[in-house]
Amino acid sequence: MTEDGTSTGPAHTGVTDQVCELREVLDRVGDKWSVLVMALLGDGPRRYSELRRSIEGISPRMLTLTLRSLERDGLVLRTVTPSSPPRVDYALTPVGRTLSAEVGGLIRWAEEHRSYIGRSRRVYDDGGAGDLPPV
Amino acid sequence: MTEDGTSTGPAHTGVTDQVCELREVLDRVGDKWSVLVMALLGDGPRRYSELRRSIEGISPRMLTLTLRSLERDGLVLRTVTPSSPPRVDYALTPVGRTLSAEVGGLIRWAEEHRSYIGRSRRVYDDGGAGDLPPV
DNA sequence: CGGGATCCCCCGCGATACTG
DNA sequence: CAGTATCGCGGGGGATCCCG
Repeated sequence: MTEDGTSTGPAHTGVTDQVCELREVLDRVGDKWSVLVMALLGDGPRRYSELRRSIEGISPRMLTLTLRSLERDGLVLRTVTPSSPPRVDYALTPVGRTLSAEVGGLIRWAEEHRSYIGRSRRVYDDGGAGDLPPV
Repeated sequence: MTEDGTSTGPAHTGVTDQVCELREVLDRVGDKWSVLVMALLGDGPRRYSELRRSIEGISPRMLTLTLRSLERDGLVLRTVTPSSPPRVDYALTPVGRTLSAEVGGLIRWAEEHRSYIGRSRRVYDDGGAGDLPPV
């Protein structure tokens, strides 16, 4: 698939072509709140106010924007119940769940390698003069 | 692990706790160029100027910043060869490859669901008045 | 060739106030 | 309760110039 055929890893099926598509997912998933919202919805449907209180730190504006964006992409389903106190529930769609699962892989990677990254940063920030500090 | 024990999906081992760690990975991977650089390096080591020409659109500033950041996290190895024309090679570290592989999962997800997302957006943007448009 | 320094612009995001 | 409208900032990232 690659131009030179140098198969050195599993993460390059077409390089720049796929990266273009990847950008969309990363933009989708890389913003500040989307993943957090999806993680919460992974435990089941939630109301707007539940999400708002659970996340604590998110502004109503950003919560709405995030939910709208996820709904637009077909990852979250919005259900309005027009009662005397209006009620709106949000839930992951099946496709939303598959993305959530995929992101789960990244979570596990983060757990596994967070200490490695932490160590790397310490070494790097230490100046680079002593690249073999005592444990 | 979850507070209520509602095991509804694979993507929530501790919800908010993990999301915190995930943020680091998403910040790492979510910026504009990191993944692209890693994808290129997935085909083998490259020189600075090779990367710069391959990516086309990246400024020297951003390429350097991206590479430095990846190097700091121990994901990319920088090798300086002090010759008459100075030469610097960059390559993925073993851990860098594992992240690259993990991201590969997202790429595949993107390929599989890009049309779904596209359709969802069309329907959503169409107004929401007719939510059952003819195929 | 491989970068650092500097300037500037854009927009993601937060805070606040108001509405159906 | 579930949002919408407006304002403002901070920083990510582009362009450009220069240096070892």
